[in-house]
Amino acid sequence: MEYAGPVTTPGRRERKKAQTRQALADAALALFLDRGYDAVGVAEVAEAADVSVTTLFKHFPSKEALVFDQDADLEAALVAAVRERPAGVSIVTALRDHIVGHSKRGDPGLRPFLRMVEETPALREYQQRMWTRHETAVARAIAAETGAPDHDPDCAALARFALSTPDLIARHRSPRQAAERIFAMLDAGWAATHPD
Amino acid sequence: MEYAGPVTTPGRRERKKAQTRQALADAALALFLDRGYDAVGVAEVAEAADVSVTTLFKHFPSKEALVFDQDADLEAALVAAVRERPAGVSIVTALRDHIVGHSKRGDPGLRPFLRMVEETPALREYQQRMWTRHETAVARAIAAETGAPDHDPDCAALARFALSTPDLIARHRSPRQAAERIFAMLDAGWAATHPD
DNA sequence: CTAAGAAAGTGCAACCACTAAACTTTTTGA
DNA sequence: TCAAAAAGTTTAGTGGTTGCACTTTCTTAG
Repeated sequence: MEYAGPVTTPGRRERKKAQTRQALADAALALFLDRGYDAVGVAEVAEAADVSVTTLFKHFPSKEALVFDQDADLEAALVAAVRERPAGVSIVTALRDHIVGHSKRGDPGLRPFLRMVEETPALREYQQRMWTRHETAVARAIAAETGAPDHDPDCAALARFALSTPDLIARHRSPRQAAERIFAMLDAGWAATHPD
Repeated sequence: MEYAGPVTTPGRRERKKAQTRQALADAALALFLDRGYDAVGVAEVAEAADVSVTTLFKHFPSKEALVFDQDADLEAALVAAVRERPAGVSIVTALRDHIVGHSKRGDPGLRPFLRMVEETPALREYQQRMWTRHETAVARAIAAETGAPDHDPDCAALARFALSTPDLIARHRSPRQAAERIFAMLDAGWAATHPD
């Protein structure tokens, strides 16, 4: 028996799978940017990637998901940002830094991508849900950190508010500044009602 | 020419229209409560109201809209709550009172209705959007009251946060108490960053 | 009173995102 | 080499939603 890589074989299969998945995401992005999200049907995307529509939906749960190919470790990163924040940093500040760090990806060339998302209501809503989907996880992390009971309404509210900010600050020029003001408000409110 | 009512005639026609609209809403509610929202198709609702599917969509923009037949003056009421609050009442408090007043409709008999909404994801999302759709209007009202510039991020944030609370407190037993704590947090945050 | 004309309603056909079922092909692991 | 698992395909469908062409009904101006 020869050595076949770390414990579980990566496998030729998984590569193939990732390959078609990537082909789908690439084809979708190209088509969407070229002709607009709403003007392109899933059938065209599937055809461009040379797979059937059914296969497309085995890789992506919805048409919107074709656009946001990330999402995977988003929740884990958020929870980690709260739980493993450096000493002396408040929860609210930790959340702020993590979130503004996300929109800080200054890569030009994805400017048109952002424009498309902002101009397509379906995508904006999906993106917002992408954040708020992790609300309960973040709320739990906050509760654990502060010793509050699970399902504490304040923790849930803070999580919801913090996760709403990406959408709120996106439309603003100078999102950085908007984020700072909004989080300052959250920080003051949280500190006032939750003395450590 | 005989007197035909105030300036614009109500008209037999408008009555007919309102009538079919009501028939649709009633039929929809009955069917949904009986067999579940997802298990009833629009075709059945249309048939129960004895109209065509096309007509149904001339009265309601979507299937979800059949459930929330109100929505009309919601925005106006919100703006009024902010702008015409009694002297000495803060904006945050005014919003809180208006919102908790809304869920205070203790009419028993619509308990099953609320249960249905809570158990149907599509309806929950729609309901939340129903609130947040008025975000900009409320934000403008807040900006006008505080003298802040239009499109001020803080005002938008406060509006968004306040309008998120109905959904946040709905899942909690003792929504009243949850609302009070969450709004206390918002109040402290707003007051700290916006000294009058 | 009557001739537009607007608005309500109808029926049909289609579009689109999405899914279930049954089947073929490929890859894997032993 | 063999059997199971998983990727993929085909087909056919559901369900919400819209466009189009048409009829009916009410309103209103002349």
